[in-house]
Amino acid sequence: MVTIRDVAKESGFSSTTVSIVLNNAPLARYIPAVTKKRIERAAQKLGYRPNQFARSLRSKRSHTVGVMVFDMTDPFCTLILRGIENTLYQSSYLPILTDVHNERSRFERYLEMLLDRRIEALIVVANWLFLDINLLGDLEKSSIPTAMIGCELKTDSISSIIVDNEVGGHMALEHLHSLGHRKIAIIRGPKALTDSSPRWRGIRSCAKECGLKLDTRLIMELPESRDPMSSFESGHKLTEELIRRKRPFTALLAFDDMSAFGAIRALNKAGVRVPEECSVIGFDDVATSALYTPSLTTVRQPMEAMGASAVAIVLDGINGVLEKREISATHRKVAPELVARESTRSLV
Amino acid sequence: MVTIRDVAKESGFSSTTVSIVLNNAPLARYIPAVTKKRIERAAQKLGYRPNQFARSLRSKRSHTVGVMVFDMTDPFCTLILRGIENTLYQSSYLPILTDVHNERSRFERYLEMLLDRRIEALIVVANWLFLDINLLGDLEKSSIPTAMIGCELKTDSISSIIVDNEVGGHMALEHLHSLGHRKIAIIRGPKALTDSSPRWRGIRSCAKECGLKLDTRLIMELPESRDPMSSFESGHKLTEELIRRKRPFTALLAFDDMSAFGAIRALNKAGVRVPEECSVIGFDDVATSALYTPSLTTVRQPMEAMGASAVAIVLDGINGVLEKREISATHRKVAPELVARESTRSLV
DNA sequence: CATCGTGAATAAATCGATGTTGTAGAAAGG
DNA sequence: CCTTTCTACAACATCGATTTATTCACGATG
Repeated sequence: MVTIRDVAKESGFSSTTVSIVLNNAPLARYIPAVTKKRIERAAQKLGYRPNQFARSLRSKRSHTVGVMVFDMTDPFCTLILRGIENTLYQSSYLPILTDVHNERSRFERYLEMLLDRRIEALIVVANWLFLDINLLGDLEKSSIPTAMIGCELKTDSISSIIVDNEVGGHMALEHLHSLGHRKIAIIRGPKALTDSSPRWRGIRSCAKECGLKLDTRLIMELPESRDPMSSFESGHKLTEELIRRKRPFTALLAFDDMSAFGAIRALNKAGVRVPEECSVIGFDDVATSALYTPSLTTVRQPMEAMGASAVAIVLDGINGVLEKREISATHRKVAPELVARESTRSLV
Repeated sequence: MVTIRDVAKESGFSSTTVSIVLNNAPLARYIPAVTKKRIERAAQKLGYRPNQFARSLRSKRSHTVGVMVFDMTDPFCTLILRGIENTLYQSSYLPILTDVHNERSRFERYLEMLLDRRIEALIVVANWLFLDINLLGDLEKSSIPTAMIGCELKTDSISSIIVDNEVGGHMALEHLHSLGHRKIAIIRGPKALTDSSPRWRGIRSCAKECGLKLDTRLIMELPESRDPMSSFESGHKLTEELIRRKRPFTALLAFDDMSAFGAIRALNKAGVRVPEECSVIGFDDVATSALYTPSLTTVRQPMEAMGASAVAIVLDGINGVLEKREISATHRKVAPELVARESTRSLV
């Protein structure tokens, strides 16, 4: 391993000067170009790579951010991670990825491990989260810039990025309504999920505006579950139940894409063709939605942008800490976007 | 920040002793229990957490492994990552995740960054890889335990874990054949992908065993592309082309699940019902396959296990290096598994 | 002529933990 | 009684980089 002293020896200057030159520190301004050249060439020649441990030890910076996902297998995560990774890459930060598996003990252990590594910021992807929210306490005392994606917060110590669920819910129903649907089945989200109630609020506000009466016998609710895949199964079961009730509906508004897939499966099994006999709309726009047969109309969350946005916020936080600026949490609510595909169709 | 010296002061012993006790170093055997108690209590009281930078600087160990994915958005990755994460967690290692986006420049930059961080091992998820394989050169000179998932290697400096593609290809065709299908369309993988040819070999060997003649007019080949999603589109297009040829077939064997989804979409559009009029089989068993309508029969790669296996191999490599044992690369070929679902059905 | 400023470079302290070496005293052995 | 061995602890060097304080020379200033 070649150290800074090797470069010093090779170039004929002291390690101090080498450090100053290679880091282009303030003092480098006094150092003549010839000296710089010689040092740089020596470093080049020896293939010098500064030891990050030593550097971090002194500077107290790790150039690392922690990323904590609550369930990696949730397809909702993938694009968010891509957005995070890509934005970090631009700033030469590296992410340490941890997957909490929706378990409190893992959350705690990972949080400790990350703090031990002196991560400079933390991004939490709180999709499908059923933990007691007092984990906020744990996070707050960490005192490093933290952003949470997918979970609404009111704290001013932790930033948050969420989609505007109310607007999204509104959009979804409006889309179905504009296609002429009036008898609309709805699968609501589990109460424990923070997304559920604003999305439902949006649906109701749209209904009110359109003068649409929501039939309570066509409204179901997903049960709580740790496993995001359960959303699919529950969507399936609840739709079967809807069909069994024999209360006619021409469209179904699902809580998310997973439950929409479950619904389509159930409709298909019952011989109801989608979208000819029943339109289905989801929420999220996971990767599968575009591939599905029929491709799924859905309300998209701009996941990659949300990931990028979280990084931007925490990087700004890092700079804020460095400059001893007073930093305050940012709460961003991004606009969803309707993606009309094949699973919805206007009522004939 | 509380340092080891603070603990020393608090407990009344020297920092040396504190270090020895807290690390349970060899010398700790001479230290009486009372002393240990006192030191531990002091550490506890002050909430002492050793500085990992200092520790790493001395010990030259980072307790970190690099994970390099060639394309995160490929659904094939998710479960592999889960397997990697979960196994690392058990050994208290943390993963640094990098996504190469199938670009050589990113590969090189990330590799340098990871080596700068002194990762103790590297795991490469080489799904959907079209880079010149001379990146092996770059990897080999890194001289840390490295495992590659999803790409066959003959080197003895880098381990590899792949599914047995030949067996898998055989399985797929055999399944269709056993259901009575004889006119079988096949979508082969792109030549540049290392998986393609063994899979094709398996198909042909099965055909020979069954006395099945493969109709070249029913055989298509996916084009090269950097984007894993293109597999879907190409599957779609090639199937349309197959249909246009009007050469009848009762089953379709796709290179992977993505192209199978594309095929199903095309068949559906053409009014061919799956599986009633045409069976479709995929390869991989990505998460979507179970959710699809119809759910997809496929040859599963045990992805989570493959991730776990890669970790086991490199951790063993790390220990090997520590003990100055001579380490040699392991090449593991895991068995695929047929998952029969709804998209295939016996010919009536 | 003393002082000051500044360009050019460096010695030495520092970051926090680890491990080697050293130094006692006590017990054991010859 | 002296030597050896063992117990119990600490001083100090080390890991590799950064940074503060300092030196030194030289021209300018008052």
